[in-house]
Amino acid sequence: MSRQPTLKTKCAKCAMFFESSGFCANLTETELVDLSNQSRTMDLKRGETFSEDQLRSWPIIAITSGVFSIQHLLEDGRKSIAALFMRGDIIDMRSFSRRNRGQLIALSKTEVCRLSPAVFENIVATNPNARHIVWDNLRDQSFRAQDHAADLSKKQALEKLASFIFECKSRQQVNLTPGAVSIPIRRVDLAEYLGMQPETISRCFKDLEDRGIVEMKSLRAVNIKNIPVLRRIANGDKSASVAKTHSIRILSVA
Amino acid sequence: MSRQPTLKTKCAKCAMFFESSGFCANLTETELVDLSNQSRTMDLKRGETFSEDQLRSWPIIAITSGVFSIQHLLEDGRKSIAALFMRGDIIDMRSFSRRNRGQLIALSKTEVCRLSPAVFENIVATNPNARHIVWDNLRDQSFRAQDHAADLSKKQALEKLASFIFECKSRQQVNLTPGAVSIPIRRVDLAEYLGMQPETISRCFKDLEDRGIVEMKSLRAVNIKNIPVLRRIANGDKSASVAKTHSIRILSVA
DNA sequence: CAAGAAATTTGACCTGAATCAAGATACGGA
DNA sequence: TCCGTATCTTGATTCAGGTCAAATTTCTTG
Repeated sequence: MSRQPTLKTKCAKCAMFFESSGFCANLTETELVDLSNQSRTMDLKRGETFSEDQLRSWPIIAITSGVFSIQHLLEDGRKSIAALFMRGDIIDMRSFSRRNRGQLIALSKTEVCRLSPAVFENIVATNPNARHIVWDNLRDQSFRAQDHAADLSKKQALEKLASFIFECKSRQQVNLTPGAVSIPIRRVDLAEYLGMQPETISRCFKDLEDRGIVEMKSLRAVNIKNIPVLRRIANGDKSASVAKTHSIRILSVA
Repeated sequence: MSRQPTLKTKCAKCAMFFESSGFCANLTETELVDLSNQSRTMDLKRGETFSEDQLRSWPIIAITSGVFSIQHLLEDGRKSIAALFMRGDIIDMRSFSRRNRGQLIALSKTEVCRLSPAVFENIVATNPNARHIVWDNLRDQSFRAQDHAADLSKKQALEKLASFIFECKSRQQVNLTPGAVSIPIRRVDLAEYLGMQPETISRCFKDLEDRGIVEMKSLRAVNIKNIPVLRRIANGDKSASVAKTHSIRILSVA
């Protein structure tokens, strides 16, 4: 009985609850009611951020839908997006204190749930399933950030974009058509995430389209027409990246 | 009494044990003995890696000393180092399975302790202090990877190197002289970590030295002579980065 | 400790992506 | 639905850092 109001008002429609791998799906009824009562859901519009104060009192943020990010700012105004968070991610900012300045900012309409640190901590201490979910998620965030760093460090523009398309593909919930991928963020944000200029993003998309590898349905949706080639580009296979130039390079002469 | 052999043979000289923030320093005697008996220490030389098999059976690796890394390989041989691990870091590869190919590789002489997953899991479930240490460490790895990604995405070569010098400074255990920083990895590895060529690394170090900002004691040791300016360069302040060129740019004309 | 191998530095040159500018498109609010 | 503004695209040009080659220094190992 006590579960009803909680479910009806807040949690019932939330992915963290109705997806079996979601954190809240793995709680006992008591835990869920407790967590729900002490937590606050919130809708953010694109561009909205959390203030320092809000983060101090509510450092644990579960993403229900939309795209959230950590944005870093350089002295002269250059920005970069250090990480993307989507549904199911739990961001734990409890030790963010003296870190490099980076702020949480929504890249699209986003629903989040700010979890009570006390209740969260208690659940993690006592509920092994819930602990594993959070732990796996954090580890996943860490691996994702490392993969992203590796992409940024040695890949060329086209290769980074190809990787990003696959990253979107693997993280989107449903796959209607095999090659259909939704790009959930704007070009400018994509540019900041991949460490390039919006102009370059645009040119790379055009290049992929001209070569028949992808088809742009709209700014937010692409259809991969040749998955293997796109994969090879993403993996840094130079023989897949060329062919756009008309020069033929003689590889070896006996 | 039962503690003696463990301490004498393996743990006594280990940073994870004698540093108060180390994981093993926060275990009960029983836990420590248990973990120690089920775990395996190991010395690696520069360039040595763990095989897939080793990782499968020993996925949890605590770094005692030296520098460890995750290296990614592209199709055409380009390499990049996605993350650096040093003393106190605990690498949990339990869900590394289908990830982007990346391998663990030692960048210097390294001592590690391969922890028994079963005992580790049990300790994390029952010992809150130990759990917090591991949790904080993983979160820190995640933030570090994100910061690194942000550095790679929008910083110029000189700025990335300046950031790296500070990263080394903040992670080294003792600070003999205020500006003394040890660079624990080779130039080639540094290049792979920062996403640039060894030649460029070399030129950037030379540039910083020519301008009197740092002094190279050896390949592995620098002395920062002007911390504020180096900091400004690391933060992307363009007014600190210029001055090496002889051209004067007129910023605004009324 | 010396010889050989590997890593680093330096110089000359070149290219991929940044920058600047302007036009086309898409989006959000009334 | 329409209008004003923000975002995105396209073209022309520039430059930071990559590439190649060769000299020098620093490890490694017997």
